[in-house]
Amino acid sequence: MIPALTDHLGYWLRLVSNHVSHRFARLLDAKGVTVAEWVVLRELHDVPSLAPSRLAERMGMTRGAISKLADRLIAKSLVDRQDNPDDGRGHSLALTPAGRRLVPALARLADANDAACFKSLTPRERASIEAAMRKIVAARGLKNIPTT
Amino acid sequence: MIPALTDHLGYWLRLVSNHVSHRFARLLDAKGVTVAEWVVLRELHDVPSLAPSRLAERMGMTRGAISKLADRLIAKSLVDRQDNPDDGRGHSLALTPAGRRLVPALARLADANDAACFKSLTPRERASIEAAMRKIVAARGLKNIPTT
DNA sequence: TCAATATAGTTGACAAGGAAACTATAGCGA
DNA sequence: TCGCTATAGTTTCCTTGTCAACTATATTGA
Repeated sequence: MIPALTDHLGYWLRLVSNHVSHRFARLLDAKGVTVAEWVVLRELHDVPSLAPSRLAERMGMTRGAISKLADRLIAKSLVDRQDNPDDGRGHSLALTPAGRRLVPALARLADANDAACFKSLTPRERASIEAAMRKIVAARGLKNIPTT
Repeated sequence: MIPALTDHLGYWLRLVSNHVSHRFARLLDAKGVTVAEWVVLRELHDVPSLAPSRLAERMGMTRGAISKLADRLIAKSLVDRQDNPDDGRGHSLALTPAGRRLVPALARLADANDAACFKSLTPRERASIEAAMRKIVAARGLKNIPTT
């Protein structure tokens, strides 16, 4: 007997995770930003600047993808790219003032999306799911995984 | 204060879900099949045939995507497309014998992937996560959600 | 009956990421 | 010191999805 798609926990995780991400993408769209762009803005918010390679590691994306993502954010004047004076190869990425100003509103959307998507779960359930996910992340040695 | 990315349950779900899907994709790659193609094969396995539109609904993809996905599966001789004799607009998709023969091996990969990814959880934990995901699916009226 | 509309499927333009090749610079070691 | 190798970033090509326009066929109702 062939197992059903729904027999796999991965199926349910993917179903819900994709829903949450798509819903968030629609919210962000009103601000003219994608999910990947939000993640970059959030990562850059707490640091003075970050090298594209470091960002790629943190986000689990290739350097090529980060290069293009940075291009798009620069085109939107949300991020600034500078040469690294200490290393002729390196760049550094940082928020522009406009990028920084945008972050709080995006964070509110992230909060709202999470709350709406998981409101049918009790706080206990939410906590135990987070704990389980963290356990998997630890057990499988995940750092960060591609968005796609 | 701006919430961290990790403050959202959606973040953890996405991290784990993407890892599980990517790992599965790598396993399937050895059989020359993508995750989306596996889903089509599995959907077609239990029915005599299915219209592309119905498949699009079940998989949460657009008709355009299904059209191209079917093209690829037909090129691999895993799926067959026929005109619907009752409706000049409609087609029907069905597994070829080769497609049907491939399914059990792919199903074993799906089982193995799920087992490996979630082995750090107890059966109780796995069951409660599935229940929580089903609750969200019900509460939010999800049918099926885009893969991407 | 037949025009208006709805549905099935395909196609083309575009988006966004991965892989690998490529350029430039750093840094190590004989 | 100089050549080898490693690292930083960019770019090109490929994949796979969406969206919207398009063709063809069905269906509906005045």
